[in-house]
Order: sequence, then structure tokens, then C-alpha cells
Amino acid sequence: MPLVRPDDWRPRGIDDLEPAAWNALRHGGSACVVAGPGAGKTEFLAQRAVYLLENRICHAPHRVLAISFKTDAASNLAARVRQRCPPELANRFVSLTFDSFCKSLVDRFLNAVPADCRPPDPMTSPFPSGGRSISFLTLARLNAPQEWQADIAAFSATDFEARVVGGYRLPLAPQAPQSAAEFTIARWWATQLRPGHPSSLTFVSINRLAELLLRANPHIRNALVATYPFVFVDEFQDTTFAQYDFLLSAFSGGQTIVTGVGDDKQRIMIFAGARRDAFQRLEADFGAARFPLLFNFRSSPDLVAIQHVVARALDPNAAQTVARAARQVDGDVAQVWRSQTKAAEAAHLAQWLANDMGTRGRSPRDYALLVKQKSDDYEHELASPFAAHGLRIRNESHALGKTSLQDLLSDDLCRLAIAMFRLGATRRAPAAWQLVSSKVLALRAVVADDDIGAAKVEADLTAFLAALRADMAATAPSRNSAADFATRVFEYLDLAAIARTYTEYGVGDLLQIILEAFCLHFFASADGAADWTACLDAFEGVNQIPMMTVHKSKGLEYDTIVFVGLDDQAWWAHVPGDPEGVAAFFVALSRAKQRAIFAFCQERGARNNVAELYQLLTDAGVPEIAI
DNA sequence: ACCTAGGATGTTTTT
DNA sequence: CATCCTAGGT
Repeated sequence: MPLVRPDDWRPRGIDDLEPAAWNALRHGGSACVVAGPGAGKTEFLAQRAVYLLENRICHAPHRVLAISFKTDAASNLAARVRQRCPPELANRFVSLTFDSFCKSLVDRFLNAVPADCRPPDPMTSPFPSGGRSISFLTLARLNAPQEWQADIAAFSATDFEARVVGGYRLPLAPQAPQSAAEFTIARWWATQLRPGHPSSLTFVSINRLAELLLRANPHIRNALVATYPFVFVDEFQDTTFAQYDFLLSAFSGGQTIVTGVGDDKQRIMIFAGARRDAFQRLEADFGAARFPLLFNFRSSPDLVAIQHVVARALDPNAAQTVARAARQVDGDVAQVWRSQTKAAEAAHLAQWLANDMGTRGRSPRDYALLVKQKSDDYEHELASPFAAHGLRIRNESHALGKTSLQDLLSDDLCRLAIAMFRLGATRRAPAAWQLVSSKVLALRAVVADDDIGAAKVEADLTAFLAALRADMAATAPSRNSAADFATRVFEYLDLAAIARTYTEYGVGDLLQIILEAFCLHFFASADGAADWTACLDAFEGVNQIPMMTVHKSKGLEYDTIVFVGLDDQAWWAHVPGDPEGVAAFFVALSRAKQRAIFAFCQERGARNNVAELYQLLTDAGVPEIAI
């Protein structure tokens, strides 16, 4: 394998890399970088990007393309690279999600999509129209020739799109279906692309159209390959059929060096259509070499030893990782808590958390409550026992109309409104002012060099905020007063201008969904708040203990995690021996920097199906304590 | 209007 | 497995 050695290069912003990371960073070909929990995946990718750019291994005008699954992962990686190298180099680091990359290709080269598959311009919002999968498969079967009906009946409604459509390449020219799969896929496409109708393409369709576009237009593919000699793919173990096939179609052939980073032991998205063999395919199709990273910068040595027991259950050849973080707590780093009733469990948990925060000087954000699913149920059960100890829970998935707390809090309009209210609640909020003034200038369509227009808008904004501040100071928070102020702020911002200025609110009903969710959450946060700052803190979850599913916790870390509901009821879908369940358990355990607690409550259910998970803890020497 | 059996759903992201 | 939804019946 070719090695590139620009010799004196040192990592930026950190002291050093582990030896395996150096090897992976300097490797001249494609690579599978196997990075367990706490290995510093994002840092590795950022350092490799800087290495390639600074040493002109990726020289202008060539670029490094980093593909992530989630927008925040893509933006975190981009921010890390910007911190680590000069802007003229960082500008050639392109960090996108799979879906935004595919959609940008289809949008840009719409007319190069073969005509019989070309969606109308503009494409409509690719969010799931919902609830047609089952009837769709039934209908397809009823319309199919007799000999294909049995095969079609065997397709599963839950993953037909991800596995079957996602793994299928559209033909360059229309052709008659040759199999049950092709027949059903053709019917499926007929629901996506209806001539004369506004199309509602899913993300899988957009991916397939992007793949077809590149295959049908070699000059576009060649330009893409020439632009990006280096491609990074984060969380490679979760690559779906469609995503892998896109990567293969677009970038295989030897010109592109692909770096896939991930960890099969954290492969928990099979149920949603991820491939089981993504890393093997990367080795086979791109000649990728394997580089297992061995350091764990997150968890204390005692926790790393426990993680290793679980890791060995998932992969008997799993290498022993090297703990680089120090232990900060006395006593057990992991325990199983066994309780009889949910009430006893909740009371003990609340008291223990309140006490631990007090004695160790920790904040609620250092802890996390992890659950398998249905966090709303656990939130309802735990909220009042926690309140009795002065603790509040921030349930990331908390339902707010058609959206959730986490989606509301990351929404641009919500952030703008909250910044307005922060400025209404307090004089000093420079970050909020920065955000509000720039967004309001955009909403009022003030162009960059229009100083007079900008001054007028800012004067108007200042006057609005001064009046808002005076009235908020004179009014206690309540559902009613919150409703009045919300109306006032949204009227000032001007919803029509918002729909005009930000494309995401222009189509579909996102604006309505966000407004409804904002009101629900804002009114609830105002209810009983001592003052407006307390209301806004409650809204944003300041000083609240995060609660989320294991799936959402992937990539995050906390001093102490408490897994609530390690029982057969919560793990109803788990069949003993299924690696995906053990992987979910591994993800939960490996979020902890210092301590992991597993709460078992007899009232919640038995522990026969999940006995193997408790056995792993027992094997690792984790004690069980009756509470 | 109400009952009931049977089916879908749950762990997810994405412009 | 538990819960919610809905088609089809009264």
C-alpha cells in the first residue's frame, strides 16, 4: 500500500495521535478506520483533512468531501476543520449529509436525469407522506402476474424501501420488469413520479435519482471524481443499501480514496435498513485497509474494562482498548439497581441524583437518563418524583404536536424567537442580539451595503425590544401572558417574510408545525416560572437532566448514565443472541465517562430475554444492589 | 354513536 | 409485548 510521508507534520490543536491513528492518517489508499467509543472519530477525520490539505496531498482546486448522516455531525466536523487550519484550506473541505449531497446533485442537474425518471421542477418536500407502504405492497401484489405474487408477499413493508428500492439501480432506459422485485420497484416508482402531479420524493428516491444521474452522464461523474479525490464517510457501520450503492457508483474505480470511519460494535440501525456488511464491502470494492484505533479518551479504566467484556460478546476478536481518561469517582463505577416498584425506583433515583450532584458539585447536564424507547412514558413516571427533589428532566423526544423538543430547539425560527425573548428578559445578551439583528435584517430584505436601510431596521428593532422588555418586566410569566408575547413577537418577525426568506418554511407545513410546537412548549415553560429568565431556561432545558433513547445518545457522552428499563417489556423486540440488541446495550454503557447505572424494576417486567445483558455485567464484575 | 377484532407501530435521519 | 388505529360490524 502506498504511504505518503510528509514527515514533520504535526496534528493541529491537540498534542498527538495514537500510533494506529498515525498509520491510518498517512495511509495512501482507502481505509476502514475502526473507531470504538471515545476513540475521537471526529478529531481523527478533522486531523486527516488538515493533513491532506496542508501537505498539498489534496491540492487546489481539489477538495475533500466528508459525508455524514446527521446535519449536526456534518457541521461539527466542518467547524473542527475550520478551527484547525486556515480558511483558504478549510474552504476546500466540504462537509455534507448524504441526503443534502444527493439532493444538491439532482437539483443542479435535473435536466440531465433521464426523462422518464425526471421529477418536476421544483421537487417538492421529500418528507414521508406516510402510511402507504402496507397498502402499496398489497396493491402491487394484487396487480402482479400470478407467478410473482408469492415473492411480493414476502417483502416486508417496514424495509421494502430501504433494502429493495435502495439497493436497486434504475435502468437507463425504460424496460419491462423481469422479476417480482423489478415489478414491485416499478410500481413503487410510479407512486413517486407521476407525470403532471407534484412529486413527493423520499430521500431514498432522491439518492437513486442521483445515482442514475451520474451513471447516465459520465461527464458529470468524471467532474465529481476529479473534484473530490478524497471522500470521508462517518458512522460507516450505519451505511444503508442506497447510500453504499451511491458511493460505489459515484466513487469506485480507483481514483477516489475513501476513508470510512465507524464501529461495527455500535451498529444499531439494521432495523432501519442499514447494511450489515458495509465495512467488508469497503474492503472488497475499494481495497480498503483496516485500521483499528485502540485508545479510549472518554471512559475511566474501570469502565473500559467493563466495556471490553461487552465488546468481546459482539466480536470475540475485539482488541483490548487503552483507557486514557482518569478515574474520578470512588466506589463502584457500575451497578445494577434492583427495585420492586416503579415508585421506589423513581424515589431512589431522584434522591441519589440530587445527592450526587450536591456532593460532587455536578450539574444536571453531566447525567443522562437512557431508555430503550418511548421516553415520553418514562418522563411521565419520573417527572414528579424528580420534582420532589428539585430535579427536572429534559426529554429530547418529548412530543410537541407533530414535532419533538429536540427538533424544535434546533429549528432556526425557534432559535430566533427565543433570542428575541432573551433580549426581552435581560439587557445583556450579546449573542442573542447578534443573532436577532442579523436575522431581522435578512427578514426585512436589507441588502449588504444599504447602511441607511440597516440603521432604520435596527432602530425599529431596538424600539420594539425596549417596549417588549418593559412589558415583560411588568408581567409575570403565565400561559396567557406567554401567548400574548408570542403573538407580539411573531407578528413583529412577520410570518410571511419568514416563509419568503427561508426556503424550508416556504413549502409544506413546517412553519405551522414549528409555531404550534413553540407555543405548546413556551406556554408550558411559562406556567409556574418565577420570572421570564426561568421560563426561557426551562424552554431551553438549562439545568435539566437529559433523557433520551440509546439511539439518540450515540455519539454523546456524560459523566454518569442511568439506563432505566433494562427489562423484557422495554426490550420486547430483543431476541437473545441478536447482536443489534447487545450493540444497543454497548452504546448505552459506553456513553459513560465515569459511571454507569442500570435500573431494573420488577414492576416493569421480567428479565429473561435480556438475561444475557445482565450476564455480561455479572461477568464484568458489576454488583447488583437491592433498593 | 359504540363495539371489536385485527393490524400497525415502536428504536432514525434526511432539504 | 402494549398501545393505538381502523375497518367493518352492530
